[in-house]
Amino acid sequence: MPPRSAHPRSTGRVTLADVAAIARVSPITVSRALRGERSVDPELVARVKAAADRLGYVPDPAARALASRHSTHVALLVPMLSNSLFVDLLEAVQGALRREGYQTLIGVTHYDAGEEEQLLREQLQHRPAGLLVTGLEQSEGTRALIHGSGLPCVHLMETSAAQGVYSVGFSQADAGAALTRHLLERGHRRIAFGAAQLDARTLQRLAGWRREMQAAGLHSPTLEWLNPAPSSLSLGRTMFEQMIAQSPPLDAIFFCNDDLAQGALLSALRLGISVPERIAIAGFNDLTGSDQMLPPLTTVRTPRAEIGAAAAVMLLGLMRGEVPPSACVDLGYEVVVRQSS
Amino acid sequence: MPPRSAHPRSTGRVTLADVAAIARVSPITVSRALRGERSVDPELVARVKAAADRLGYVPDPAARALASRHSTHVALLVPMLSNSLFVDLLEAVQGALRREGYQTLIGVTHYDAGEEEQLLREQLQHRPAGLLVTGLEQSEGTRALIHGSGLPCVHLMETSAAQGVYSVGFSQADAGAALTRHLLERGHRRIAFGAAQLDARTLQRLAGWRREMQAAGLHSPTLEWLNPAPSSLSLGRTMFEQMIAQSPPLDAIFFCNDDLAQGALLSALRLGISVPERIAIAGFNDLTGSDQMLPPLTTVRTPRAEIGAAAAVMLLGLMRGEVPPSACVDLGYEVVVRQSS
DNA sequence: CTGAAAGCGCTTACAG
DNA sequence: CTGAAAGCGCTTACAG
Repeated sequence: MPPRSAHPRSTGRVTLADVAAIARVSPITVSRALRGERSVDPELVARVKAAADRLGYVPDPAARALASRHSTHVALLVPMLSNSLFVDLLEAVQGALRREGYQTLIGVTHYDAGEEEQLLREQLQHRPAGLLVTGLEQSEGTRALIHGSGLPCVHLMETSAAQGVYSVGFSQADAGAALTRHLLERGHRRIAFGAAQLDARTLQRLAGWRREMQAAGLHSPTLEWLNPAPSSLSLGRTMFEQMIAQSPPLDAIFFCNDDLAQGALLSALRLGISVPERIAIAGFNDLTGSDQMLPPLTTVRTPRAEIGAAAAVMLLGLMRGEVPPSACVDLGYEVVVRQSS
Repeated sequence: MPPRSAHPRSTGRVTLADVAAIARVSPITVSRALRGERSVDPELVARVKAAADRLGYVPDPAARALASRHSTHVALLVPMLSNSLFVDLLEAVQGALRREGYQTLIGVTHYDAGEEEQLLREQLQHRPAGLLVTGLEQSEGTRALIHGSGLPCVHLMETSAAQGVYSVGFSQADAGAALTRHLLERGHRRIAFGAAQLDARTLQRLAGWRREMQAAGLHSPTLEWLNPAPSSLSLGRTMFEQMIAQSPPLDAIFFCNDDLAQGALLSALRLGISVPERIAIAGFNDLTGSDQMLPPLTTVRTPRAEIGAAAAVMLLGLMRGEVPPSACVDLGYEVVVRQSS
């Protein structure tokens, strides 16, 4: 079969015009029918869809983006994929968006506000139809870019009651407080907070821990072990080795992320320190392997897959111009008590 | 400042035409100058670049894609991000491509050939400028899509000597053989191979193990423990519990991936089975945490970040129409002997 | 080495 | 509810 068109620059692609010719309507009607604009005669819609199916027509994203000023891309900004939390988030987002014909543009910020801004700038050049951003704390520049773009934007992992801000997540502070209460109920008094990275969400968990410790009259600044280095198993080991030597001795450690807690657990095994008898250990996020540790790790299960999916659904609605039922969706968390506490 | 143009549909964006007006040349000359086409007077190039800088001009990817038939996207297909191996690969690819102005379109296939094909089909609609595909084994349909697209394509993680195939990786079979030799040299005889997922690369490692075991006259089908379920710590535990009960007893287990081996190590700890005295354990890929295990895990370090970066560089060259110095880049591997063997 | 014209494949904005 | 015209912002292909 020869190409449908003899134009020298024809790409061989099936175009709107081809569909229009078959359906015997104008190209613009095809465009409207296929995009589901109402105000097209249902009979024509059917004719157009049949023609499109027959020809295997697929809209050209570039042409669509150029004409409409919006691509079928959605920009997603996450801090770090080495934390599997964000892999789960990403997969859920990507799955939900893909079903609706959107491609996810992934930017990994490495917890760097400047890099986040630069990535967003680059992503905006592709004229995404919407934005998905981890957390609520952005640089001035990033905020200006988001606002200036006029694009719908949903924030992930935290919740915000602020006007005009869309968010899907849970209260990191409350989750931190809940785990702390669990440790207090177990009878632990000297409960340290071990944190790395020190990003916004970690600091909120810290605030939750502080709140409960102060309420119990047990807070002391010497119980706060804050390390700005990236979170990892080996950092957990290092921190544990320092913390276990503290005097008076600690009863328990609440690590801000499971990888630190896993490293601590392995270190305790190595040093012959019994957990939870000598010291209790708890983590956060319920990452892979935490249930396999020795002893299995007490932690907080966070619904990142659900957050990703719900945020994608909310964004999809916003991109269609709908008003979401709620601008702030709280998906909660769950304290998972295992043997390490 | 008012918008530069009174056109009702102007986007407010700085365009080629704006730069051309300032530089006092035609738009097509601006296009050529900025894309680095030679056959533009160096003096004009300088004038154009100065004008572009002054205006903060950024080319519109959609317009460029529509006119040129190629976007600034590169499609990347990986099996699974829950294996941190592919996160490392992805980050390296994305970093290298981003520096040259390309956006990475990530498709996660979940080790499913049908999903891989569907993802590629969707990605091709965005007219990527190049393709990066994990492994050499694709479905007929995927191969047809790759070939039919006419796009440059580089395969990752494995090496192929086939004509017209570009690949960056290492010999999975040789790496499997090397680790097996190490275990043999340690004096182990009954060395089992424990595998999950059973993807192409795992089976190549299996082949390497088999080769060495047969050469040593020690191979037996009963030493092959092959489980098609996804690789994970908990599966490693389950497999280990079965394998340790085998009789006559095993001397060593070579797991096809570190997560299985980590699960096995934790299981051994739980059961009070001493490693490597009672049984040696080795893994593959040197994933996060393997050096923190008890005992630290013997494994094979694989250069995935280097593979990602080198593949991106090769693809960048191919997209410029260059012929790469070598169509097949072997980046090797390294047996990392720790205490578990 | 440079440019005027045409075109990539859609959608917007305006009519009717 | 439907369409003819114009335009999105680039690059290709053809001249000179």
